[in-house]
Amino acid sequence: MDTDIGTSLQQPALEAFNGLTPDQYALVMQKGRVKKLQAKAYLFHQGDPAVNCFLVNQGRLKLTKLNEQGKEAIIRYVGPGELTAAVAVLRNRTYPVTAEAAAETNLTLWDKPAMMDLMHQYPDITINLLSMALERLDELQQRYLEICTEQVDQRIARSLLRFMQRAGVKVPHGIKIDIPLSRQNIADYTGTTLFTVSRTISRWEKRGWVKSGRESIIVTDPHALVQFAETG
Amino acid sequence: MDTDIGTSLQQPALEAFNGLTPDQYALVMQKGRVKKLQAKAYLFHQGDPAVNCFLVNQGRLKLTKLNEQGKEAIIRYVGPGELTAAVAVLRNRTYPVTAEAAAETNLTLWDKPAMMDLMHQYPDITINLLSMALERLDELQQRYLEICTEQVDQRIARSLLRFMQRAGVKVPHGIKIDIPLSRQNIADYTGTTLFTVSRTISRWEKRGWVKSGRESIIVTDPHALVQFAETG
DNA sequence: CGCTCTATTGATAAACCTCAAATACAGTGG
DNA sequence: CCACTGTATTTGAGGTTTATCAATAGAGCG
Repeated sequence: MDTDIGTSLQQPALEAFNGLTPDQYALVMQKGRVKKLQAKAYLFHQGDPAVNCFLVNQGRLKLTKLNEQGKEAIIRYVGPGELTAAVAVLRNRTYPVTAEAAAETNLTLWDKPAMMDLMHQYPDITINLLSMALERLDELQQRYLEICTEQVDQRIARSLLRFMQRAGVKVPHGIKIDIPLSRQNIADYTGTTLFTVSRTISRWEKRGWVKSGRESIIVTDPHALVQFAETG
Repeated sequence: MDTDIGTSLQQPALEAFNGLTPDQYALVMQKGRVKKLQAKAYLFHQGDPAVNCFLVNQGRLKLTKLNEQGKEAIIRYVGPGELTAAVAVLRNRTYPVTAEAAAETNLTLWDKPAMMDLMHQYPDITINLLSMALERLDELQQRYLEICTEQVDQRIARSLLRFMQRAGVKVPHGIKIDIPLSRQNIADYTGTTLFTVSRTISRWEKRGWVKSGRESIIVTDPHALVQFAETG
């Protein structure tokens, strides 16, 4: 685990188009269409026929999955520079998740044929996509390990740290997570209930590890959280 | 979920090399080296520098991940025709998981440079790898949803069904899972303890849904299991 | 100010884990 | 073939974690 937290925040990697010249990049972006989403608007639903691939320019998407009984798990948040729904487009499937704007969001999208063209024209894109998919696989495996082996409060600690690294901004007395996160969201992300999350975060607030408000969390003592995440 | 279980078992997909002519395929295989593993032998450990990419010809690999406290989660079993460790080779990382032979296993391996050459020479391979990575991501997302939202016995049911579909062979009164699976293995796969697994399977055995022995499970009533997995 | 949505907190119950002990099983060597 | 050994499995008792439910408080918005 990274012990030097808070120094290397937010590195919006436009990894999918790495290796392209600026001209090529401009061309690729021209081929896409732009779209805006209000907060809480849905982009697509799990089970919809997959038609587009999306790049987040600004804002953030929340990807969730529902089971038969209607219970929900948050798979991940997609931030600026990140791509989503390549899965479905490539394997000719319906979308395996639901995408909702967590805040006002700004996208570029390509339809299936366009995406296929790009991949054939610029093989680097395919390699980048593969690399990104493997990266996500790795992250999800890590989270799977955590949820299998650790108890709730440890998992919550890890989640906050993860959010902090991916969406942290410096504020006077700590690092603020720049995603509107309700207790329910954190619960859906860690596989617990909003009650347990609330109790846990209250406890940490009393210890001075975090400061929290309505749908907002500031981590004030990252090292304490890291320590707790690793040793319980 | 697939309701017509037991008819479409075991389809060893050599997906990585789809689209190659037989000649090309032969060439690719020639460039790899062959290796044999006894049951329980380790192929590589989490954290080892990644040097090779592996294709399982016969047998099965068990991929696991350990946390800081030494607790283990089984990420997946890799069967004939499936590839593993492409992650690490591509992203220039150490192996993110540990690979152990679950039974006597027979592999073909390529080192990093060879793998890179292949990907450049046959772009189809890159696309296939991407497709496979996305497929696994999808599967893991599904399992993540399950572990987040369902309780232990439901998850055990789903796991048995998953194993059955991937490694099931027909026997007189049901479908046998052709992997040596201890209670502990099932527990590590579903995120519970061997005791809970044991109790659960005993219950199902009394109901006639499964028949089990030492490290062996035969599913005798798949539909009952499916029903249970979906409704609890 | 009233309405709605989010968060807190407590009491209670359920699910599940931990630990201990007994039993079953497979393989080995006599 | 049998006894022996090491592992896997079963089962029970008891405790912990966490979910569930209910009631209350706070925040934001028109």
